[in-house]
Amino acid sequence: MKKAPQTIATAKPAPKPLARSETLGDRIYDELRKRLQHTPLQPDERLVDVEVAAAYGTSRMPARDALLRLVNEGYLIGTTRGFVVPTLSLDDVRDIFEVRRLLEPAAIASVAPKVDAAAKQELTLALKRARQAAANDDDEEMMLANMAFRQAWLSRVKNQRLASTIGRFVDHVQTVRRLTLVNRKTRQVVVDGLAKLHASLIARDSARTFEAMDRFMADAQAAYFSTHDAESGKSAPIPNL
Amino acid sequence: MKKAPQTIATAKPAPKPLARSETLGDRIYDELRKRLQHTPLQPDERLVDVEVAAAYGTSRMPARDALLRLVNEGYLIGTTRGFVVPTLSLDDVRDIFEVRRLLEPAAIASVAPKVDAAAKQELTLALKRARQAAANDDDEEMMLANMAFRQAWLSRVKNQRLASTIGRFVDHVQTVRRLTLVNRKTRQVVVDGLAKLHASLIARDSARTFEAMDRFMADAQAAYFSTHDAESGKSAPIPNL
DNA sequence: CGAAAATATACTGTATACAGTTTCTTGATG
DNA sequence: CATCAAGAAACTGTATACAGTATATTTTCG
Repeated sequence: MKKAPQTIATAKPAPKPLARSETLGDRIYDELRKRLQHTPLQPDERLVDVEVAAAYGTSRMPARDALLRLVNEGYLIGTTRGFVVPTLSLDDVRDIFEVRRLLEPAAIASVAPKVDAAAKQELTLALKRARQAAANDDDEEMMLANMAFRQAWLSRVKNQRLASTIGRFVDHVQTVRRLTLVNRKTRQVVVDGLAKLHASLIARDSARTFEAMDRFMADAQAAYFSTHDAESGKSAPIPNL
Repeated sequence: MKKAPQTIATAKPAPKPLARSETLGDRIYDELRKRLQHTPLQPDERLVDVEVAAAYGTSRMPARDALLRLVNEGYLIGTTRGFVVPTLSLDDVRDIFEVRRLLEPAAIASVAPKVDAAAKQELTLALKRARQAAANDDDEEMMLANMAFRQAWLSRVKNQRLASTIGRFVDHVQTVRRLTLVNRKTRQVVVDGLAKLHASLIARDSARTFEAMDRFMADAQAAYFSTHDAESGKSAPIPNL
């Protein structure tokens, strides 16, 4: 569209323009995403740009930017009447699990050799929380422990593109995951999976960690589809609650 | 932010608002992305919202939406002085190849059992083009044939999320890929790879297709890093040309 | 003539206003 | 009392205007 001036004769070492600093839209995006990760919207709840704007004390524009970005990343869908949380069909969930299963074993295996004291502590704490939560039948705490464990290894994946891709897909099924953790048997599957991952990570054994995650994902997926089938005969879309 | 009216008593079956139809921003985004896929920007070339807007006969806003979306997806980066193409470091390229290598073998293997006459024709034609291009030392045509071949199978991957993730990562290295195809030996590697993929796809052999793609990716990656090292001793960022 | 300061320019980010469209509400009509 | 039509309301999409900031240019001074 536009050529930079580019003084041909002088061949300057590129006066590179600075990357933009954080805008209002970015800030709103960050906070909104965190909020959606923590407490998802009800299926009948709507996000409206003018209200988001008011909440952050800005005009509609930055709010709109943030909302459109969330739409672009699959956290929301835009309708003529506001922004709502997408409703995932069974096939959608299957698709997401499929991608995750391709990425996560390799990703977590890549951090195994680099598990240090700090990582070990985080992982151990998260596992402990999960065990406790399972003992108390506390699904909310279970979910938090699960997230903490994942955060502990995912934040140490060196390949940022890999890490953020995984993070996004996890977020998309996180809401439906919550549903599966209500089931006691599922909670046990999760605790077992985390325990095996924990052990192999502490041992810094990449191959075993890969294997453990692959199994974990398969079990989690199976658990999800079985509990869903059991819960109700409907094979209709799952409300993303 | 806002509760839907939700007449509690009546329990209506959800009056669901319609999904938004295509906006000007969407249209600009589509065309701009296609253009970037086909002919990437020079490293010193800038996209400026007001000019994009003028080119499409709209105001700055839709152009801005499109540009920000491209930034969000990694096609561009926003600076204080316009939107430019990102400069990929060697590590960036490595990261992208790593993710692709996790996804593409599984993805292409998933289409193998479903290769029909139309698919066969597309794949065969693309392979033919690639052979011809290799014979003529035509790197531009080589790249196009390579894209056509990929398009032939990628468009048949049922898991849309998987397909679009792959597509995005491919686009990001496409520009640097062009660089490697200048080398004659690399072109031969590509033709060989495509030929093997073609054979196993036509045979509808998933396992062999998976294997062929895994090898292909490894070879391509190796070829890239070797030609790059050879081309110039600099380990500095590669201009995304 | 060269370097530093002052000014101008060219962008993006934000705000506000308006237009278009879909949903909701109300009222009329059988 | 139900159904349909007309109007109002509630959104998003787009346009325009203004503000802020980084870069480019000019000017000033040694």
